Amino acid sequence: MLSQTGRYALRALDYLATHDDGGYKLVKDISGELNIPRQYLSKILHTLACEGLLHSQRGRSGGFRLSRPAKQITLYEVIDPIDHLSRLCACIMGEKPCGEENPRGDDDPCALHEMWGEVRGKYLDFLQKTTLDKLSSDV
Amino acid sequence: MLSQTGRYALRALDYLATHDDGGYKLVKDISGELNIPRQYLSKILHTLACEGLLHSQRGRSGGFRLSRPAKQITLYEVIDPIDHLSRLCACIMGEKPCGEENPRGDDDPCALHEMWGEVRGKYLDFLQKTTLDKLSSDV
DNA sequence: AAGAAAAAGGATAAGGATATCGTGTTATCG
DNA sequence: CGATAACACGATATCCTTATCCTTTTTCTT
Repeated sequence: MLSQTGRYALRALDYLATHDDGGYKLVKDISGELNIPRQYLSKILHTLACEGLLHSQRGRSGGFRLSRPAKQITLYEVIDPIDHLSRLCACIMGEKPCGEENPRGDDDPCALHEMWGEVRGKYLDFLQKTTLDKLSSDV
Repeated sequence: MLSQTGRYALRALDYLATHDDGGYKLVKDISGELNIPRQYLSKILHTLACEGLLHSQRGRSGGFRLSRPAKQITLYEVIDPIDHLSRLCACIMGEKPCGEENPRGDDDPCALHEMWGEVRGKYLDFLQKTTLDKLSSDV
């Protein structure tokens, strides 16, 4: 449902959010702290930087930082470039996309369309409504 | 969320359910009808036969059939041997399982534990409460 | 300017999911 | 019995995710 890579991304951005002091954080430090393979995390953060969620800075005193306040970044924005959430739109019975407008490809709605859509919807809704700052907020 | 293999399994068993006449159905026919790779489908059905969901019969006039009425087979039973649903129990924030009794590995519950559990629960619930015969029932 | 520190980025590998192929085994039919 | 038709099953192939390694590029510090 959520890929390993997506999990890494969430944890790293959570780190950036909770340690946000305006400066750049090193991949080395994040990966050490969170126990995520360093070079791999580097690629993940690079991807998110390309998406505009992060700023990266090369050279000494460089690193990564959030490009917006954590409160303005949704989990959806983090996960989508990694997990390609639109693929989730496939019908549970397969083959063709079975979206709201296009159940089973034409007007032959899969019997489980509604229930399945509800489950999927709950997940996507959750990702879209939850912002990064919520990840570490104490209950 | 649901693997391609799991989708194939659901569709094939739906076929068996709707064409149930007490006899055995050929992999060749199912794969042809549903456009699923023949040898691959054969392995999937074999797996489900080992689980006891299907009976298989070798030789002439052999094939596969449901070992129980479709009404008594849940989607969970079909999907679990393929997708290993227990793995879904991992916490959204990663690393350690974050089950009901064991949030974040000890008594430090992940902030999203409840919401995530709700999404996951809805999916598993859906699989457990829905039986095979519902797949093709007309609305 | 030189050296050091950091991300960028290409090449490659490991592993699992998704298949494909060929052969073995079993059952039926003539 | 012998041919044929079906699943069983091990070996192999392909692709994607998940990494790892190494070199290049950029930037800061001295």
